Amino acid sequence: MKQSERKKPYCTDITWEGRADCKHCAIRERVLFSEISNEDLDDVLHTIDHLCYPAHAALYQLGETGKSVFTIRSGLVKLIQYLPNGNQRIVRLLKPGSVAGLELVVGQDYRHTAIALENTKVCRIPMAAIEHLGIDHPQLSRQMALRWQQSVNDAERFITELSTGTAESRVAHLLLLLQSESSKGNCRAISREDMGAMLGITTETASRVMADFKRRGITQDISAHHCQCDATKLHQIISEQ
Amino acid sequence: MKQSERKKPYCTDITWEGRADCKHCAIRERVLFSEISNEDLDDVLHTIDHLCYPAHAALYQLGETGKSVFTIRSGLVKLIQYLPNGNQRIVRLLKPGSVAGLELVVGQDYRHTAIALENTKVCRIPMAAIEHLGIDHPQLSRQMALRWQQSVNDAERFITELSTGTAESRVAHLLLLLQSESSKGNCRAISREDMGAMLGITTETASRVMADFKRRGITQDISAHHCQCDATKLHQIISEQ
DNA sequence: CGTAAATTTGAATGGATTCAAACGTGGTGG
DNA sequence: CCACCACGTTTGAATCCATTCAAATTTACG
Repeated sequence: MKQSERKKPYCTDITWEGRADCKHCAIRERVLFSEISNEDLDDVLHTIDHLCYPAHAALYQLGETGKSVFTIRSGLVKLIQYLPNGNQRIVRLLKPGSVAGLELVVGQDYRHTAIALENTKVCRIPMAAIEHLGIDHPQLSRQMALRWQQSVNDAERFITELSTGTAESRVAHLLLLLQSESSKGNCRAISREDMGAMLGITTETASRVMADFKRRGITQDISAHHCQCDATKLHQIISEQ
Repeated sequence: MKQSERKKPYCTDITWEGRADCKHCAIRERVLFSEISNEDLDDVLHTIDHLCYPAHAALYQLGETGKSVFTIRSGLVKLIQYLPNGNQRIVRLLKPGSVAGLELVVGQDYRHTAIALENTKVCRIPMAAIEHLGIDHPQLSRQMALRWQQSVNDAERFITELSTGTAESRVAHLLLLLQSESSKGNCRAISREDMGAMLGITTETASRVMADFKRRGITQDISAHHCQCDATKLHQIISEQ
């Protein structure tokens, strides 16, 4: 487990960035309320907070009886579950537009611990707002249906691409996934430990594969938090095993 | 790949068991229409078929632009996706009460090939029926939400329990899962090939572990299609690695 | 600048895969 | 009804890959 997470399991550096302004939200068309009219939103707008979590901060913890779902506006969040031996396994990555905590809508407690991998801005939506709007807004139901299906698709991608095949192939899949979520050709750098937890391999193996990729010229560091990958070569590695 | 599936990819032995009789359905309280009143159901009842698929028959194929979702009434269905190398990976198991093909509701094509593992009875519900009811039935939305969340939970269980750890531990998890779906202490027997496809291991490894479990007295065959497992010993195996 | 954390690398071990062969079993046709 | 064949399962031996444990090196941060 990461020292940073052990030291401050409940990060207190979360900043409140104001009330949400859904009407003028830059990514409004990609979030949960995209089909709700401005008038209807007025009822609940004052309950929605706009927050910014630093890297390693937890949005919520496994088993908490939570009261809010979260829309990711920018950044990256990992959802982790724990194995019987205490190790952690990352079961999903949330990117801008994704929703965290949808399980609350069907009455379950949070099923994961959600931790920001980098500076992450979110909208925190109280369940009361969802319930209030949900009653006469089939559009909201439809938007939630889309997120649920997306969650299923994402989870299955973790199974077929990130938990199957050799370590090399899994890392290649992961880099392509990270790349596709970034605007340009470069993909954000992930710690070796998180890589391992996502791919079901050890930190050392993740490190070995990444170091090898760098030597072979398949990846190269752009900055501290970004690297560039040769997608063609990655696809080649995937298909030849 | 199984010979049986290669020989008859589109099994024709599917039997039509009559129109659905949701009003008197034995598992009504567990299926999609559980909260819809009998009167409202009348509109669409005549479009819902009750079918029986033999083992190895496909409910639908990956990529098909389907027109129906399926409720599993009895039996067991595997959802498979294909790897770049042509191998298959089972990403979910559907049991009575589960729904297959929910992705159609949000406009996607079938994302898996769905194949019956044993004699399986289903209700085939045309999308038109869902759309017709959906308009003014938030209860249906809620039921679908429950299935979506269940799909996410199931997929994540495949990640943390069935795709993580040693082969022994994965097989132990699988046996416990199969056992929990069966009424009594016995769990249905699964082919070694399907085990491998579910656990991300080879058929031979699955066979070795199962043979070893039998020798150690952890499992024992009841009939051709059922075996009995010592849950305590299985939990022990899981926790000690 | 110094310390703690993260990454990289090495060597030995262990576990899973591969390829091959033997075995058991259910179904088919002679 | 029995013999045979195809298919699934089991087993063996060699190889390969990932893990483990340890140490060295680099990076990040106060």
